[in-house]
Amino acid sequence: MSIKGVFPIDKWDFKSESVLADLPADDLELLTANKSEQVYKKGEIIFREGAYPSGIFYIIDGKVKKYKLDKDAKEQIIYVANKGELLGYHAILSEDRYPDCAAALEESRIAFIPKEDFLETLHQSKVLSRRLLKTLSHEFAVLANSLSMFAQKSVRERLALQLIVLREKYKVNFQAGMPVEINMSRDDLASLVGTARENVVRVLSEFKQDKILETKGRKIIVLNVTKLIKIADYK
Amino acid sequence: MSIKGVFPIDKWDFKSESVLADLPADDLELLTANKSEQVYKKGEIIFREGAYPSGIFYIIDGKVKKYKLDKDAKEQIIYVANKGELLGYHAILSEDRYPDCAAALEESRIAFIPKEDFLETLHQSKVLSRRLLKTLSHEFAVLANSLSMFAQKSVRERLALQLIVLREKYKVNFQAGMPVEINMSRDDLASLVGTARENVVRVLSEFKQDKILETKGRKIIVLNVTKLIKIADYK
DNA sequence: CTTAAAAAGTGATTTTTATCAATTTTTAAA
DNA sequence: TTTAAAAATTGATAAAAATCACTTTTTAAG
Repeated sequence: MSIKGVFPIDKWDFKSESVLADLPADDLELLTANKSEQVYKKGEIIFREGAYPSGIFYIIDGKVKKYKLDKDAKEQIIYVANKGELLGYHAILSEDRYPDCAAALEESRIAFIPKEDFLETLHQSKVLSRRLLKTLSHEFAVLANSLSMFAQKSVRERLALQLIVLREKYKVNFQAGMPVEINMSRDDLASLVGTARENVVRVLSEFKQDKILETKGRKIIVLNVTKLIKIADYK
Repeated sequence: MSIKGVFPIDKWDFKSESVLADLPADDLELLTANKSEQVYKKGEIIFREGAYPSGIFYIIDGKVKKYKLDKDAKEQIIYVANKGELLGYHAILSEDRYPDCAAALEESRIAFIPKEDFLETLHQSKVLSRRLLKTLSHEFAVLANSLSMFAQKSVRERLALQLIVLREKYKVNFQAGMPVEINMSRDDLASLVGTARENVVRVLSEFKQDKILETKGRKIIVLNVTKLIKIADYK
């Protein structure tokens, strides 16, 4: 079941198109001249809030959570970034420190591009700067949506919404009708939804009762997206 | 009492510096060639979510709330924009519709710049595109902060925080020790804090009891920012 | 100044969410 | 496999916030 046409996934996902996709060859070469690749293990931290940025990161493969820590070191996940997304450029562009932390949600292959190369390419390439302006503006809209979701929706509604979004992100070689396994700890899910783990568990088991989803161990398989859309959208 | 050094106002305010301040004369001229000015009355709508943008707006004087409406037409204020800030450029840069609504919080003088002039100037001016990249990245950090505030802080803490931020925004010709009047309806305050009006009123009267603030009619005068900072930051 | 409408404020109650204290299941290392 | 640790789940309870019904105050029009 595709959700195009019944759910505005763009409002909740940064990646309308990859920033680097079909960048002119020259620009891409300049940008990646000194890139290095690294594999991050599940849970491994890529950068920390407050640190000074030394470059940007490109997710070749894997998933990354962007999050903040509160006074009690509790995580609040701002966004789940997927394959093809760029990380850590906000700090460089705003000439400030990282506004959030980033850590691998699963084993991830990530390229590092030094700050100098990024800024140099940005200087040269109208396409890149145009692309970044577009991406950042879109990200603004996504965060504004998330913000009003937090302010106005219940835990049940927020969880339904995040499950719809996560299902899209966890699709691999997806074909219509194929099941999608969302493989995320209850703690991360709770931190994404903005509630306690226990509440996530309780709502999940309600959803299970209603045949909206099933679980295999920690994995969540959404059986009825349409119902989730109804729960997320309506009062 | 200044809060520089004791409170990171930048984390909550878009306006680190005005986007248009000391733009090269040529660029500014090109940008403002066809600008028109208009005075918006208190409450008047500047643009609506979902509409196609025809240009950008510059707040010459006054204050504007950016907000979203939920299913029941309840407002959720995302941000309060002040004199010197630019509005409505996200939609043009993301080649999409307005992600939120904007309305005057008080009588405001606002300049309109047609889309074509904005894009033309952006094409010409490295300074403007650099400036916008910086602004947008900073806005990302601000929204990320707001997001985690909503997810992690209580109504009391959020109200304290917003009062600190609003006090900065409502300063006019401020000098040390001078009182600042925050002139905002309880409904707008509630929508900014993300709660019901009654809760705002209750917490405000607690704060009044604790001599943290006083009220003159609907106006709020903060007497002790330090206490607000403590309430906002700590558990 | 008077007065009706709008906004602000109060108290009681319900609903939602958080927290605490367990038990059960899953995961991954030996 | 076995098994200890981590993660998930459940139930009971406390705390926070939302809602409802109403009164008082403020605002602004005439």
